[in-house]
This record gives sequence, C-alpha cells and structure tokens, in this order.
Amino acid sequence: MVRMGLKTYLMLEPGFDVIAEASNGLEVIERLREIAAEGSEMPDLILMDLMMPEMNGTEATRLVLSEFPAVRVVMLTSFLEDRLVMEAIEAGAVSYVLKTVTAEELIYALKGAFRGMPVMTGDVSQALTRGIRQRTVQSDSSPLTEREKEVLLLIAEGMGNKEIGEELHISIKTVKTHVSNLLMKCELEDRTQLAIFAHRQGMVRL
Amino acid sequence: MVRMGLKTYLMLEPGFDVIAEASNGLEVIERLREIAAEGSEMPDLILMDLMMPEMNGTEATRLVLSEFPAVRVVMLTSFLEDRLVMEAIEAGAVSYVLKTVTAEELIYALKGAFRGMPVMTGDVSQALTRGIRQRTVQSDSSPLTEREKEVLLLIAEGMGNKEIGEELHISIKTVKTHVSNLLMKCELEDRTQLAIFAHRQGMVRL
DNA sequence: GAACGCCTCGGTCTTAAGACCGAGAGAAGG
DNA sequence: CCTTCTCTCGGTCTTAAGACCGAGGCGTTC
Repeated sequence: MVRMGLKTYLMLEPGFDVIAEASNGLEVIERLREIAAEGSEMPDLILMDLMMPEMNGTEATRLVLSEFPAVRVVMLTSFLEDRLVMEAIEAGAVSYVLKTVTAEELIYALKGAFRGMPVMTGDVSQALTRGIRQRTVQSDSSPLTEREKEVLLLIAEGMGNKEIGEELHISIKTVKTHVSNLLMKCELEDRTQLAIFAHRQGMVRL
Repeated sequence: MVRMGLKTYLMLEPGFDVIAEASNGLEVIERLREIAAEGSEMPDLILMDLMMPEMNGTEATRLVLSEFPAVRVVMLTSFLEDRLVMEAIEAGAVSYVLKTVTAEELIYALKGAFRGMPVMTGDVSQALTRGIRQRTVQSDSSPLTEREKEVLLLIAEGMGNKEIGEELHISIKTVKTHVSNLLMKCELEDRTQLAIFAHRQGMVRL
C-alpha cells in the first residue's frame, strides 16, 4: 500500500522517475540483475523498506551494495530501534528515514541521498548515537556469545534463573554465571535492566 | 509523505474519491465542520493515522464520532501495540490497519469499513484479543491507581525499589507495597515481568 | 459518623538474585 | 603442546525482592 502510494506520488514529482519496484529483498536483487542484463540505465536510488518478507531490508542492502556499489540505498521504515538503525547504516544505507516524515522532507532526503549526503531527522540521529554508544561499550568488553544471547532472550521473556536452567538443560549455577557475564558486558545492574535492554534493542518481538 | 502517496493512489482507484485531508486530529474536526457548514457531501470514510502531532488518532476518532456519528473511521498506523489497538477500537474505529498491508488489502478493508464491517489481519486481531484478555484480568482486580502507574513506569526504566523511593519521596516500604499490588493486579511474578509488561503495552516510549 | 479506597509506613521472613571465589572439559588456533 | 575461549558447575555470602502481617491519615461518598 505504502509502496503504491509512494510510487504514484514520486512519479508526479519533477526530477524523479520510478523505474522498478519489488516486494521483498530477493526481488530487489532480481530486478537489478534484469536491468543490468538488458543494458538499461541503472537506478540512482533504492528506497528500501526495513521489514519485508523473505529477506529484510538490511540484508538486501548488504547484498545490493556488494553487487552494485554505485546505487544509493535509503532505508524507509516505521520502526525506530537503536539496533535496526545501526545495522542499516552499517549495511551501507545512506539515510534512514521514518515513514512519519512529510513529503517535502522525503524529497529533500532523497535529493541528499542522490549526492551521497545522509539526511537524518532528530529522532533517527539520536537512535544512531545511542546505538553507537552501546556498540562501543559492547566492543570494550567483547560481544555476547550465543549462549549469553539465549539467556538474555529468556530473561527478556520474564523467566527466572530456575526456569531458564530447565529450558536450556543446565544448572542454575550456570545460568547465574551467564547472567553475571551479561550484566558485566552490557554494563547493567540487574536482570530487569537486561530485559528492558533487549526490548529496546529490538531483540524481542512479541 | 504516506498521506500524499495514499491520496494520489486512492484518487486513481475507481469508486474512491479523496475530498479532504488533514495533518492532525484538530484539523480533521475543522475540515468536517467546514464541509458540514457549506452543505457539501460528508465523507463516507476517514483514514486516520494513530500517531499525529497536536491530537492523536484515538482522541480524534472519539471526537469525530461524537460530533459526526455517521462517518466510518479506519485507523491506519505502523504500530502494533496491544493497548493502542484496544483504545482505537474502543474509540469507535471500524478497522485497525497496519501500513504494511498491500494496496489490495487496504482497498478490501476500506470497502468493508464502508459497510461497517471490520476487516482485520491476523496480527491485529491477535493484538486485540490479547488486549481484551489483559483488560478483563485488570478489571477483575480493579485498574491501576495513579501512584501505581508511576511506580510501574519507574520499574520499566530499570530502577530499583530504593531509587524509586527516592524519586517519589516515599519510603522503600511503600514502594514495596505498590510493587506487590502491581504484581497482584497484573497477575505477574516479579518486577522484570512488570517491566516487560509495561513495554509491551506501549506505556514506555524511549 | 461510617465505610471505602488510596497512600503511607513498620516489622518479619523466605527466597531469588547477584558477586566473588575457584575449576574442569572441550574446541579452536597459534 | 600450549593458550584462549566458551560452557559448564560448585560453594559461600550479601543484599534486594517480595509475601504476609498490621496500621494510621486522608479524602470521598453514602
């Protein structure tokens, strides 16, 4: 729905032309290869939605840029999660734009992206700086291991140490060790803050 | 941006006509009064965004329906929070549609809404049933008091009982009492689950 | 005045949480 | 072979959390 509306709107905007569209990340790659194969003009910009079936926008961006480094990818999405913003930029997106922007702001951001200039609203830049800050504190004390992520997820579900131990088939002592390591690595004080942390990061969905 | 695109798209759809638009809840009321004053034909449907400056979609819906009961309001938004869905339906919205729907699904939902038939995708109906379930368990044990909501918010920020007591200028004992009451009313087991609960409900933003 | 709900606070008690200590097994890499 | 990392587990200890008991002040309502 958003894509259809966006397309019809952009077509009316002078200087813009919509030459292709896709409903998920895999289709994006396919379209680009088709266009490249038939020798047509490649798109200057790709407006990428973050949440897509099959392949999400971040993975798609990474793939697209590895194969077609010349295109500019603008991430367009509804969600403002620190981790998501981080990953999108890391994957190579020029800008990260929320769907709540006005038409004028979008046009401005697209024109900026065409020149390779990131244009970010205040919300996004805040999320980005928060993400970077958390990233650096994480890299200070090494990233989380797989097991620790599992434990963190279960904490974020509201489970106690005993339940987590039963769920993962390990003793309570081991769970406590993981929790202590998580608290140290994330620089937090208790499991409640860990649960909040996980939710803010967008690690938990429903 | 979304509104512009949506407008241009719906104008092209046979059977649909966009007769007005507004950028926030207050403007919606103004437009409707203008239309009513000049004796023009009233809109059949209102596509309402949930997150708007000045006045949000839920309040606007309540106001619109109290003044113009004949119109059908369709809530169109990016956020899927149990509480938000609940409140929107409670305010009188016929349908609650996510912006991730396809153009076809939107048209289908709008045609349904025109006849007063709610059309909901699986995600939304799940959120709604969860919201209703939580609402009923809350009404069983009375709703939360203002003070309890304050404490819950601080718990959801990751604070300990001692910090909360200092923040609210009350003793730790009192905080514990509130926490115990919160756990009983929400039917949860510890403060971590309370924090998760608050976040899922959409009580905490950033 | 009596009843009720809300906020406040106290004591006691049990238990989960977390810190700090050490340590063995196994896999990966120099 | 040795080191390093990860996962595992044990003991001890301190403290925060939460349950359960009671209770006084305060405002509203009947």
